[in-house]
Amino acid sequence: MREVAALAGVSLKTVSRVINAEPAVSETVRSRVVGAIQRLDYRHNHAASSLRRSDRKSSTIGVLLEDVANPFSSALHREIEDVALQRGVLVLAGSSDEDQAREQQLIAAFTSRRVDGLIIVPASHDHSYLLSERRAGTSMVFVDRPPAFLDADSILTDNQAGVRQGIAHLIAHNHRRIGYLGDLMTITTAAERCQGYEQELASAGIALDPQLVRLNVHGIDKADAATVELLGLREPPTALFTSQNLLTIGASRALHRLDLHHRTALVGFDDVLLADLLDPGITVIAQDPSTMGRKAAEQLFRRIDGDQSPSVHLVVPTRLITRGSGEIRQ
Amino acid sequence: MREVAALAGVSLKTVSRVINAEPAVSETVRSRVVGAIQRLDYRHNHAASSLRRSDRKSSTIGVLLEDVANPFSSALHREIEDVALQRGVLVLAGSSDEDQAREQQLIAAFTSRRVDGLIIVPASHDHSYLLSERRAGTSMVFVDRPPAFLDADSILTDNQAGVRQGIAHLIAHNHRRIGYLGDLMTITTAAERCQGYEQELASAGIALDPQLVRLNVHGIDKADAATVELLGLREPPTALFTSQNLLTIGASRALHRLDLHHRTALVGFDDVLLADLLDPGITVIAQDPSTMGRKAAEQLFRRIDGDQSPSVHLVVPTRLITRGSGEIRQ
DNA sequence: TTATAAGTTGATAACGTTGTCAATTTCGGT
DNA sequence: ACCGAAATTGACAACGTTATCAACTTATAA
Repeated sequence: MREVAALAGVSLKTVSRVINAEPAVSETVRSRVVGAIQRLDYRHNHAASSLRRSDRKSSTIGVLLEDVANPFSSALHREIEDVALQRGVLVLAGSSDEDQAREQQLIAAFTSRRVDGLIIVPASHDHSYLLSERRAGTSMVFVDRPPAFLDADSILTDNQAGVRQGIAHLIAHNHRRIGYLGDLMTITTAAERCQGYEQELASAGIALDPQLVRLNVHGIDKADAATVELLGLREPPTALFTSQNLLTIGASRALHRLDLHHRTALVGFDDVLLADLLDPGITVIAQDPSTMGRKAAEQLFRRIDGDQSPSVHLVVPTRLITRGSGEIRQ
Repeated sequence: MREVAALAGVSLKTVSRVINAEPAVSETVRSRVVGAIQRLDYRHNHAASSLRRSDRKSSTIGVLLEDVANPFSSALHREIEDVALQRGVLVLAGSSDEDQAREQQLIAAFTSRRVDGLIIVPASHDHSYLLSERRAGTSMVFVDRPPAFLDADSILTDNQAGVRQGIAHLIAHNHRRIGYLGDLMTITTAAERCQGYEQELASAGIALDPQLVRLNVHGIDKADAATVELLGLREPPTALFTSQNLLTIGASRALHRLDLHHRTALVGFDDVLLADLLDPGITVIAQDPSTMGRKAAEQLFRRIDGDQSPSVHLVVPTRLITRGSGEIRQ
């Protein structure tokens, strides 16, 4: 910048003014500075700038996801990116892999880079480590899972209601032995979904058979194996509810291999690409990650812009999409 | 940091030394400083630090993808993140949406934040705008598509060979009328794949019927519509080759709806989740985005660490995965 | 005991930028 | 030609940190 100023024959401050498009600069000088910038191909240092500026904004936000490669996470991510880019804000993304240590490591890395805000799909269950960060003025919005020991905005899915709708759907098709595949119980949503399962069975007056419930099943392969186990029981379930997208895929894979996909009903939580083309198509309780991402980003920027109102807790509804697998009658 | 120094009764520099784990600091003082840091919950300012440090590293890289929500892109992204995080490097991710302007906007935003390096899946065809950035010392690696008017490392898929293998596979199953769905011809890989199609037909002595070739088909819905058109021809194709993952999904959707999925052969480029469970399973030419991402990130960090050797151009092979749809005989 | 080396610590400047405020130039009205 | 106001420009300090180098303390050897 010093060189640009010298070449244009002006002061540092004037170059700064041109770069920041401040009004008080004559057209003559402006074009001279612009020329110098191009000749020297000067590159503005955003970090130095935000260090000195009074707003102290980095125009960067941090997004902590479960796994950037998971379809649900990446749909969230994309929507957040679009809202952010409209404001010239960049997105630092990271995957927690449901690991609390990795979550904290990533968040610490985000905050030491002075992100203006955080969008968090938390893996941990105590976010008091973020209190000082909040006090320091970093805005944050939780998505998919609520904050614990911390008051912050959240955008959640109505997990219990969603699962109950799915289970009710199976019950309406005469199923009484409904197997359940649950993700790691450390994941808040997994616990909530499991409760939904129990509640809906209870309200239908169906006794819960613990044999039919497999919890802490994580990832496609584990789901595949658990499904094989369930269907190998002396009294196997006539229907399955899989409570996460990868579990749905794993269960579906097992059902197909066992050639039971036309006999065992299946409803999954969270939609999956291509689910409509399978035979039968997979009936799902669809979440709406795009809406969640957009709402989360919009709320975050409202906070960044200074909104101090009490925490907002938004619940995004789910939607039952019937495609065949959930309509197999007992 | 000033406050920490005051509370611990030491100088700024000593606090800095503790934070950077420099050896020359006594255990007494160190623990006093650590205590002060915790009491004041001091947060290190990475931006200010890298501004002053001699290595001038931001420990951040920029990754430009086609769309963070596309499975191929997000698999790349995830692998890059893992390599980066091992080194304490964070990833700024962005989606170009095949839009040159958006690509340049994002890259400019990355570089003004002084990323240490860039991993680029380019949408544009002239990367000379990056020359000055290179000169300024930013490392860069191109993935999936080569740089143009710029000498830089690249990690590519052998598109032509992959497509030729797929087309040869269809020809081996007696197909002569093979429809082709190509993505936007502005995308380098789309053009290469199309050439592979033409070459393999030529080398098998099959005349190319322009009616069977639909180019510039982008996204699931367009692919669906194009497939319907192709199969509505007076002499429809007996097999289809779809040259991108979303196109494969769109075509598959159309085939199922038309109930032609057991009669019309289909081979797709790039693998798709659940493709194994369809009936028939979708035969694909699989790329290996994880390997590409890992190699790209490793090469980038080699450059960041000072490797000045001539540009490396790595080609990652494809793999034919037969699942049924490509083995339908004519 | 002293000289010397090794280990600690701190004062100051600097990184690239912008906020503050004062200085200078330009312009409209007399 | 001159005044005052408005527009333009610049000098300097500061943002939070680390590099440099000098000063101090302690340990070691003669």
